[in-house]
Amino acid sequence: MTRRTGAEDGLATPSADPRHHVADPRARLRAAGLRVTAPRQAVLGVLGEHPHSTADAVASAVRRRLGSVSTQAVYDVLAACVDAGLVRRIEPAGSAARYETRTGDNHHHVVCRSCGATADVDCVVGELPCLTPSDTGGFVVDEAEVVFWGTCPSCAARGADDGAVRPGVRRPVAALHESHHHER
Amino acid sequence: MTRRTGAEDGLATPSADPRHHVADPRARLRAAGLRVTAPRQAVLGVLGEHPHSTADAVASAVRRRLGSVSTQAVYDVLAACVDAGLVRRIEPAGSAARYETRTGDNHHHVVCRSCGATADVDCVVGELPCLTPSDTGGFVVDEAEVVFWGTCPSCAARGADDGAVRPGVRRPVAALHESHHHER
DNA sequence: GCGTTTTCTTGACTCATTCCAGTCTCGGTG
DNA sequence: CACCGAGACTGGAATGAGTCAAGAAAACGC
Repeated sequence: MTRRTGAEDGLATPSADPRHHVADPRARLRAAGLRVTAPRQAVLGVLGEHPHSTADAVASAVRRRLGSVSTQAVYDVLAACVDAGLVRRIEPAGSAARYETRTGDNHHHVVCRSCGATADVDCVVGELPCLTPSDTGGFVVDEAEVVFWGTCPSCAARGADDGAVRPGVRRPVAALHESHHHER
Repeated sequence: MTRRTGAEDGLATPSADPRHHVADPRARLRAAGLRVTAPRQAVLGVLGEHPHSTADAVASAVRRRLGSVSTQAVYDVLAACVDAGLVRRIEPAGSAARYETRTGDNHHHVVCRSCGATADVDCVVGELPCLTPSDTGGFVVDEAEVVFWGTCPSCAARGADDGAVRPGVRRPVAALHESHHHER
């Protein structure tokens, strides 16, 4: 797959949500027991400003700040931060992995089918009976991941006319019909 | 990522669940307005017996039945069937896409962190208030996708001892702690 | 300042999936 | 029932996202 390119090619729209901003990268890194290096500070900074960015987008943004940084370094930094719990990694179907600094709460996401734009969705409302699977077939579940699919405001605006919802996103037909939400 | 290899390398364990079995591939294809070809019948047959298999696994299984079939053909068939609503495609983070013939109901899945084994989870119990995001930030949501992460029976059995939950599966730390299920 | 240990740079390489161009075949027609 | 054309399949090259590995370059504890 990986058709969806995203209007904003991986570099997510700047966010004003304070929950993403990384107050002091340096302190954060140190607290997590990680060495403080320029690439790491930059990565955290970038992710704070652009949550849900792809590794590639992060790399570009980081280079814009520091000059030159190897792609591998970015992957390493991201992996290290994910392991340390400073960064969360999400992998919406059909797009490259995206990263964000808002960790600790297991919030969910809405992803635009046509451009890939991603936004946070605070823990779903109400109780969570439905996040307790009925029968797990013996699996020991430790996490429930939820991804909402739809259309972002801007795509809805354009899309409404051009109608051509970007192809490559399979699942429309079926999905749009018997929508899971309503039926049971 | 894509570290998780899976004990059962993509070819899912045979399923007895009737909801996956494809009664008459030929009829199904015809009904969907698709041409009836050997590769297509074989793919549907294989998927009926091994739900949640990867494209690669499907290809091998199909070749075992028909002799030689190009990889491309398998991808084409899968895509055609997905478009026609005969097959559903799921993409658990960290593994190649998996396919299943149980469509129409938007059921969910449990995925084993260590071996990638996947099982169905019937529509979550109770009402679905929690599948109605609180604030979608303007997105028009048309589908809620849920993936449960955990450990499958066999891995739990082995794993308990060797302790070495296969690496590469990031998210453990945070996830295991403030588990979304309970809090909030 | 120094030595370790960890991180970064380079560059080759894998994997899943897609793109292309040519050949073959299903299935509606005459 | 032979024929034909749109729609499949074949083979091979190409992409995109990531990973592996070996050596150079920084961090940080002393």
